[in-house]
Amino acid sequence: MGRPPDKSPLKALDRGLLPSLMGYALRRTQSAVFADFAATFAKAGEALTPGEFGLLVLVDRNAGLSQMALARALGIDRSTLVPILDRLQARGLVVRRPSPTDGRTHALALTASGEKALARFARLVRAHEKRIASGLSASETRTLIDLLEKVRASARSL
Amino acid sequence: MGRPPDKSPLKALDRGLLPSLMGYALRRTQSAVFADFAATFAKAGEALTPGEFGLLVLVDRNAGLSQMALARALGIDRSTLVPILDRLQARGLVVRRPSPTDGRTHALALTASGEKALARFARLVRAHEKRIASGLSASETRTLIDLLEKVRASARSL
DNA sequence: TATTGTTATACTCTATAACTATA
DNA sequence: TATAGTTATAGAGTATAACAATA
Repeated sequence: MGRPPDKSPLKALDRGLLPSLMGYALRRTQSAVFADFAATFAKAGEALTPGEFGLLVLVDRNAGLSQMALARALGIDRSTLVPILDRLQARGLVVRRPSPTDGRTHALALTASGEKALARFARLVRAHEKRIASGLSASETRTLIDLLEKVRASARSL
Repeated sequence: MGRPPDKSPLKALDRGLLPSLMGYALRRTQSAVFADFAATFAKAGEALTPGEFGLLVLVDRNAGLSQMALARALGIDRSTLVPILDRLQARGLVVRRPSPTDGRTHALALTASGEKALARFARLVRAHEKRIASGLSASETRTLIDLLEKVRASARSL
């Protein structure tokens, strides 16, 4: 009844049609790394995305910054930031305080609990980074990051 | 989440708190490469995402495959594939034909117009790939792809 | 007038659960 | 019973446009 399990894999994208497919390699790797990040946090009973981690680090290192400044630093629209901040605030990690100098802006900061959580998160991120780099020597890791930066520089900004 | 822009007056993530930040470099690069892909297509009056391109190549090289097989190859759920295919079909690039052997499945294929479009798209992707690799020597490009594959292998599958 | 944060709205990508038709 | 495709629904990320408060 069951048909034989699909024993012949599909012809993939990575042969024939295109030359280098660096973009494809990048996408696949980034996807696997993202999954590892999520798995690392899930296994520790925590839930956080790489983007949320980046946001928390930015707020931690730039306490008092405005939502506009944060959105700019993250490369997203200010309206996009609102629900993200809402969620992090609902989790008790971040606070929006009134700015003492400008009535239009909020002064963002981590709560005490946010600081503690960030320390835990940073440990998990270090473990994650260590794992994804485990197949590479220290110099290969350095090379990879350098090459990635070169590619980023070549990609047209628009 | 979005990519951090190049220049930021804020203290960034890439100093101090963490060791290598390969995951961060990966995200930023992948984001810039994605933007370059979009810009390349927009400038040519076309609209396509890297994911859509990958799907079209897969269908082209595996004509007659089912939606399940395609979803598996793309690493997405079969329900996620439906609206993506709907859109590509509405654009006249892909067709869902009844399978001759299994009444439950569709045999996917590119239309004639889809084949022509894919040829145009492939030219644009080659131009895009050439641009993002323009800062690298041929051997550096090779090295980068190899290192990315090594990282992908180390990231836990979970 | 210009800027900040918010809301309303609209896409896309992603998933799970349930339905249908077929095997 | 199991599988393929669809639908309904939900959550997250993204954006634009418009609005209120403030500068």
